[in-house]
Amino acid sequence: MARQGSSKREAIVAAAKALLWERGYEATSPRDVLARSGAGQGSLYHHFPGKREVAAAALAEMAEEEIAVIDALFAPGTPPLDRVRAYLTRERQALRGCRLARLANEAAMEEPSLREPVAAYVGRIQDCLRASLEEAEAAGRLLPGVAPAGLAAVLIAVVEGGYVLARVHWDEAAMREAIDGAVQVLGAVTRPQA
Amino acid sequence: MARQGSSKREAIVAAAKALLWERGYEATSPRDVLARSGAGQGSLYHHFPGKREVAAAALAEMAEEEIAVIDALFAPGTPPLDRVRAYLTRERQALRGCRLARLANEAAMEEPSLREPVAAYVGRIQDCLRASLEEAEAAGRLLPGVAPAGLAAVLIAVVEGGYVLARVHWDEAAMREAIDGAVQVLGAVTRPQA
DNA sequence: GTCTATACTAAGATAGAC
DNA sequence: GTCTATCTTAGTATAGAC
Repeated sequence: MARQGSSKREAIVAAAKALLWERGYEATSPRDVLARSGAGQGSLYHHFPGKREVAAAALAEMAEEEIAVIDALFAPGTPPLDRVRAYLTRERQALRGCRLARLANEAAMEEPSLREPVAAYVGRIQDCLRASLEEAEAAGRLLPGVAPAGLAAVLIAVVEGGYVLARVHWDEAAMREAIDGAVQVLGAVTRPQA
Repeated sequence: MARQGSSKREAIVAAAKALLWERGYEATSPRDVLARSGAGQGSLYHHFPGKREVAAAALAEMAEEEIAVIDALFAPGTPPLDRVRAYLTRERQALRGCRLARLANEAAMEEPSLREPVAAYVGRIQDCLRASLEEAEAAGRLLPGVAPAGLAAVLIAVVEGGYVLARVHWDEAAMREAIDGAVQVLGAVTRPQA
């Protein structure tokens, strides 16, 4: 019910948001959340049935925040291919992993309440990419044989895969190389404004 | 030392290999490994100092196996761009995640003995892709402005990112779309054999 | 709504017999 | 080399006072 009030509920969710990004779901315990939030045992189990629901609330907030950032990035006003490039090259903390999709490989993804915010976030990015690329295609800027939907799928995959590369090589440059390559490929499959 | 003998050691490592793919590192306990392997407590701690070293041994074997598959895929004999396409379109169990890189977002990746097999695997793929693309470039098959190294980084990122997309959407098709897009993009930035 | 105290199970590792 | 028994701490949740 109440989305406001209860300072401890907010503190708990805020702590969960931080810990889910830092450590993921499995590796975050209710004790960790309580310690970081300054709340006592009772507060958590008063506001939530258990750990899963705390995480679901935290992920929902994170998705909402990040989707707002995406929507701002893709707002009309700049040319469509510039929006795509702006998304690709936005600043990222590669070694921390994607704030939401870092949970992709946890068993928690089989739980819809946890998976859905993550899916909504990456799905929204892919939708925005596709819409921009369709706009570019309509303006005759895409090489024939390059479908906007396929290219959008490639680009979101490159970004999420770039995080993976950075983590396994423990080197931000591994992600940069993939992103730079994607920008080059994007340039190769588009043509300058007529 | 001994790489042979001790049936229980092998059973323990085999069980760890299966569990690491299924559940990841954090979510796999020594008890799970013992239960699946049929070994007792003492066997594990006789052969290994602890959980981390079991996982390191398992990951080393997994990397060795998977690198052998990659090397076979990229063996000379077929034209370079066919090798690249064969890698992209090889059969995968998208929802299970990458056998090695599924660990990318675990805290365990800060441990070199666990990270290195994973990095060696994805690094080898990227090297094979780059070598094939350089060969294609030398044959004049790459569009100008497309660097082999950048394209190789894009393609490994698409595959690893494709696994992420499949998991978060809980849908194999999400990965297929990214892979199909990559094949199309590859077609668009190359030209038919002269 | 919030707290402390408590309970129960699992994680990870050790001890010591065979 | 392998086993069972044991130990210690953390994960997750409940009870009940304030």
